[in-house]
Amino acid sequence: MPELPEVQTIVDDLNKKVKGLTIADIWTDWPKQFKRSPGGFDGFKKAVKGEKIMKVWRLGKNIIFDLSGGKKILIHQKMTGHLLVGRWQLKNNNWVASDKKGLLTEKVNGYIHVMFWLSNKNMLALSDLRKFAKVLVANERDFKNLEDVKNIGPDPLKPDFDFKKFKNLITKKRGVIKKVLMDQSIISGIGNIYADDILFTAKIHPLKKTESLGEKELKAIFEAIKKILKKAVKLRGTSTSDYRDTSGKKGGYGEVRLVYQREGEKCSRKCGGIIKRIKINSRSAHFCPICQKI
DNA sequence: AATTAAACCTGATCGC
DNA sequence: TGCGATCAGGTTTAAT
Repeated sequence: MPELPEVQTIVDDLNKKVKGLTIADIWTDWPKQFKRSPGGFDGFKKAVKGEKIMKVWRLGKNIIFDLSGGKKILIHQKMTGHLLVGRWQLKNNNWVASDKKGLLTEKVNGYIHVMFWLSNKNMLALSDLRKFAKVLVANERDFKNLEDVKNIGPDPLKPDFDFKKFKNLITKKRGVIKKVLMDQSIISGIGNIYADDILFTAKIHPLKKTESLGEKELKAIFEAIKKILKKAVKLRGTSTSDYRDTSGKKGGYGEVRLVYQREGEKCSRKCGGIIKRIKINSRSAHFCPICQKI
């Protein structure tokens, strides 16, 4: 599922592939995806048609398109959504990839519910099996006041995200460390996959309370966040589920992931531990019971 | 106010 | 083989 590294990969791709292009038209078979946009899908279409994509950037797990008229498109891919660039034809209300042998013919890339026609005849598609993704447009003033924008915490890969800042954020929020790490209003971009691998790297039990963390432990988590996220960006994300890059290609982090979805496997530190899975706030948490003591 | 559960969704998997 | 139940989980919304 798209977290910081996956969203960054998509954003980097889009700046190469669609920056400078104009949105010619838009299609959807799922207008509900636009319910956060003023006027729904019709309002969205009217607002962005004919606008040029000036720049694409990332805000937490959100993808932001800066448009020529000052408006901005915000896309959150949620769990199974991912943006693809290519060419398709509509047949019986289903999109068929023009390249019959390419990656875009794979099932996971075929759940297309939103399509943008671009000025160079390429297309931008949102494939989203479970239809959780969100698409909206906002003008400059409204954009700043969006909940998605207002409540987003600092980005852990920005150079100004230093240990002092991190310590401040974590210690002022009481609760279970894994939950706090995934709270987008505290730090943005970390989801379930990377939270598990970060805590394993830092040798911290996911249920540990933030108020019980010492300076050394906090430092270890801080370093692990930077290390794991940077590595995952380099490997273009994790594709254990539906995530793909804009070509439809899998990311490489899943192959080297440390604990996420490795229940029952031996701990990579060769400590003799077997990776355990528990539920924290009704989602899975994976950890090594030997390396990560409470 | 703060915490928790349900809702949004559907393909894959499991038990019978 | 097939059917129903369960699970996956980011975020919003409803309920406690």
